[in-house]
Amino acid sequence: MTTELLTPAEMADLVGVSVDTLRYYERERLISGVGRADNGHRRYDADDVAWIRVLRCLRDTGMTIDQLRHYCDLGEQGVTTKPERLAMLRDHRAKVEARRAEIDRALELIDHKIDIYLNEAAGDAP
Amino acid sequence: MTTELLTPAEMADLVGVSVDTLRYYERERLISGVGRADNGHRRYDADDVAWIRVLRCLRDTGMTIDQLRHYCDLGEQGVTTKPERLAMLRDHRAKVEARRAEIDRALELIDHKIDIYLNEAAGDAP
DNA sequence: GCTTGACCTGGAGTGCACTCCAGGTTGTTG
DNA sequence: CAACAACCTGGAGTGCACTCCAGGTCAAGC
Repeated sequence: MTTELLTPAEMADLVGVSVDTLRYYERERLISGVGRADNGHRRYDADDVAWIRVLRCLRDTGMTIDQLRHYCDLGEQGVTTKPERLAMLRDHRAKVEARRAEIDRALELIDHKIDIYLNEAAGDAP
Repeated sequence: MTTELLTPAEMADLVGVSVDTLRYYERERLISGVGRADNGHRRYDADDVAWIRVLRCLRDTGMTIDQLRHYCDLGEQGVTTKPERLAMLRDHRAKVEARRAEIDRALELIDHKIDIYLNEAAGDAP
């Protein structure tokens, strides 16, 4: 079976980025080995979808293009780089968790600020 | 009492931004009414510290400079704009919470990816 | 009295991650 | 067969939030 190859537009739609961004990622070597139809147009397979989803997840949580490129380069270099890739993921995970803690603190401050507005409305001080 | 006025460098240090950023915020009207020493140098008071902390909290959680300026403009316009300011905070709060949810989902995916690395190491499939 | 460092102003420059454009090919549709 | 949409490439442009710079003032220390 031909397992559902996607056009650029379909992929863009599916993962929530623009077609331009998809091409940009490829230029930056964050995506490689994308297949082509007879007419030279890109065709993405299930593996591409899975990887681009991970890629977006990492990008969305602040991993830079440079870091992602490094991660990809390691992947290309084969199995011996697994420990380093794992380390990158763990390192990033720690950053994301720190970020979440920051967000939790921010939410508290925002709630506090909202409370002040509500209390002012009740007492109506100058 | 003179209640501890801070120099730009001290303020920058305290809230974790650069002196340049502090001036940039002032140019963008995100900070106003900053006092001056006799020599024309800025002197920040406790209110400034409190506001800049809130400002940083909002910026750190993705509120744009434009939005912050609007929020400040509303503040300058007086008490009648309180409902709108409150609405802005609530709106932002919702976005931050959505962001946290996104981060939680990302953490799950990253953990899943890490698990795959660990399991591959155990079984060592091609 | 001269250097040093923190500050001042207005304006220019930077880095990142896209995003858009020109100029061209292909393939379907009325 | 004309027009339209979706794709291709290489390269230029954009927006945001800073960040840096030139040229100058002022106070304290050596």
